[in-house]
Amino acid sequence: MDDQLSRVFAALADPTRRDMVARLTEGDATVGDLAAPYAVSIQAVSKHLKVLEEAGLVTRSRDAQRRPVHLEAEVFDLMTKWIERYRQRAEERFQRLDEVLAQMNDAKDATDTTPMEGTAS
Amino acid sequence: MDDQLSRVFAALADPTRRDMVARLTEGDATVGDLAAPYAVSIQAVSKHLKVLEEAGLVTRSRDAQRRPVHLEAEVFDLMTKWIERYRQRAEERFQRLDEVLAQMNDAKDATDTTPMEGTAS
DNA sequence: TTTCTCCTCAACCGAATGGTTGAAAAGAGA
DNA sequence: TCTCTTTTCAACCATTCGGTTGAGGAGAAA
Repeated sequence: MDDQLSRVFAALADPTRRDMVARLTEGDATVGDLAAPYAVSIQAVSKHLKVLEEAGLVTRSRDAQRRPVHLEAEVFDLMTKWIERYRQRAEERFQRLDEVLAQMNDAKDATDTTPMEGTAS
Repeated sequence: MDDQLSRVFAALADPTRRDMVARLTEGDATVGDLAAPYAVSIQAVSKHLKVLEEAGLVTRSRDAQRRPVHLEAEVFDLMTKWIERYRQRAEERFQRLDEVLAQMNDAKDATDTTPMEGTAS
């Protein structure tokens, strides 16, 4: 796992980390704040934050001993771009498939009016 | 990792699997077809496909010994929904922050015309 | 039936992941 | 200074992950 897109997807594959991101949309928070709702040690939360930081999803500043965590929403665009690109491609293909099926139906309708006896499957 | 959203993110965290998904937008393919471009064993590719299947990203049918793989693009919506929900929230917050900053600026501009001496921070 | 092709299952391996506990760095405050 | 709070670092552990090789199942084809 070397590229950023992989790191972002991997970071969000964990429910705890997704919840942290969700909560950070409401505003910056300290490690302690973020850790409070979870039944894990603060060290574990610190590790999760490191993963989010390495993915570029959050940044941390400094306030005395505290390390406020800030969400970097721009990284979401990376994912959205990837997803939309291929979703679009897939949908275009379905579109073409629909057209082919429609054409096949038209052709069938046309022959239905002048059925070729003895050649039906 | 139990919920589908986690499985989808985890599945796409691997570059090889993302590439497979990308190629499947061009049309269904067999395991052998999919494996061809990669420098790994076919068994490894088979494992990747299992991960994609368990995430609901692909389905497999049957054609003699072959197992054609088909992309299920609807699952993309799961991710897009999650991402857009929180991106929107984050953007709304930035919006509010911008407004607050603008207001502060307005207030500052107003007081600048009638400066309050001795009370400046 | 025997053989060949396509694919999966099973067992194994090294590296990474998500958790723990204990120690310590960095500051604020007594 | 000593203490308290916040956070990270280090070492460890169990589990998962991505890969391997070897065996075998399911069909087509000889």
